[in-house]
Amino acid sequence: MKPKILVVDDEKDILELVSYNLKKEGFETTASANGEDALNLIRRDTFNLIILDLMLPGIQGMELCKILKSSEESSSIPIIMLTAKNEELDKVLGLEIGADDYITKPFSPRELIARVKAVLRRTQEKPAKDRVIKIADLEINTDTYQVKKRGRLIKLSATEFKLLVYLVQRKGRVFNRDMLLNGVWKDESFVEPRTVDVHIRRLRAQIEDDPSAPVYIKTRRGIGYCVDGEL
Amino acid sequence: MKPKILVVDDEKDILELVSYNLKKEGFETTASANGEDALNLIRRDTFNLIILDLMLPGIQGMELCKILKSSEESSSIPIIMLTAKNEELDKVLGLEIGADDYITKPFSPRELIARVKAVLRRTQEKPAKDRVIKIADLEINTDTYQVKKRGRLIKLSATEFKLLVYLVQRKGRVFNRDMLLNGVWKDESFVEPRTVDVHIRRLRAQIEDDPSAPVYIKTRRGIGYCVDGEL
DNA sequence: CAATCTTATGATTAAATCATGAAAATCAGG
DNA sequence: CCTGATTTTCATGATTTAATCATAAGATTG
Repeated sequence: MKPKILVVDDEKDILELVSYNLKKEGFETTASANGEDALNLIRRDTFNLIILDLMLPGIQGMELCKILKSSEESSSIPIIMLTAKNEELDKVLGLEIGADDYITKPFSPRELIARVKAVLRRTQEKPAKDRVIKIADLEINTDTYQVKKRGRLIKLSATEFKLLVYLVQRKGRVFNRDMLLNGVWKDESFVEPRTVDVHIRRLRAQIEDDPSAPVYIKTRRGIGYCVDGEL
Repeated sequence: MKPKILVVDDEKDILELVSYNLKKEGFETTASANGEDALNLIRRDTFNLIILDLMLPGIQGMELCKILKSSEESSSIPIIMLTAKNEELDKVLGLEIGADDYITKPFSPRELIARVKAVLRRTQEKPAKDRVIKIADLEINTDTYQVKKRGRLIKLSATEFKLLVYLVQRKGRVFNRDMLLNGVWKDESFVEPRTVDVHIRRLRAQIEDDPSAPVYIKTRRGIGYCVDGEL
């Protein structure tokens, strides 16, 4: 019962690199160099996961992702986007259009495998990933990037939003600053761990009734931050 | 407990720069100026990570990487490649031959540290089952940093928690104070061995029913402390 | 059953960590 | 290329936690 993974990329090197590493890990892979072929393959076969380059000729990766996510039969197939490092905006977009995760090029095989496994684990455990997360008085919409508190809209910056979603989706677990930088900031930047404090503060200032007695984001002194698992 | 890192580079400056920064972050480093020495060191000692210059005289870095990755006993050691900026193609190659990440020269110390930590975190991530440790009436969750005793939550400080986890994960073994300082306090902190007593006491006060007749953490007079192997 | 260890305890001091305000750097859109 | 917004860094003060020390209590040994 090897999971079947479709890899879509126009660069032959990347295609091979990805396929090689996935096979080595025991996955079954199919390769496609463009979006049209990919669509046909998906119609004919069922895949457990699709790894998709954002920048494809013809049907753009983004377009393909949208098509797949909007169609009933394919919307449940998880998608990992591959993006070039400086397509910064696309990162957000990649998730907005429904991708389940993304990896920035160049990437290490280990990161690739780790993310593939993580996504497969997530999607196999929970049938559908919630687009709207509700926690206490908060309502977080990962489609529209909006956060509402008791119905009132809260405006968060991109980083604040990602940080909040990251913590909420993993509520209960405590993360130290390095872990958060790794998870939320990814490998794009090398930021001082202390910077996390500032974002936590800004987040609290906006979502907490009383930032000095936070309900959502707790400080675990000497360890890091977490969203209470009880919420 | 300190991760051991082998740094291989023929440029003395780089070697020192890297070693210095790693040590400052609490890593233990060994330096090697060429591939042959590196191989010998790896055979004799076990490293948690290898930082490898792509361009080495003698055994090329790439070659060394391939050798290490193809051998059973060394293939699990993660490798970070150092590459000159314009060896663009080699980046991909570096990963193809099994490296786990790479850093382009010149690099900032911060980037170095961030990548080293990221790779170590990825490779040392414990499987999910080990994240909750159960011992007698205690339930220790290393994700949430929570300890429960017969279902009731116990609030431990960061040091207390680490000390408990350290002992429990090695139950049966007796540690003297210096060993505990080394293992739990990690970085080269200059702490009085007697300080351990105080932490043991505080830990007992919270997890033992009767701290004067401890069940979990036993005192081995003249030797040190241990968690009973029978639990 | 002292004498002499070693460990436990309580109180005090020291240190590490976090929150905060503000400035500098960076980014995105016009 | 400018402008406002966001992000990052830095410095400082508050707070919690940790480290130390003095002393009490408890073992061990001859």
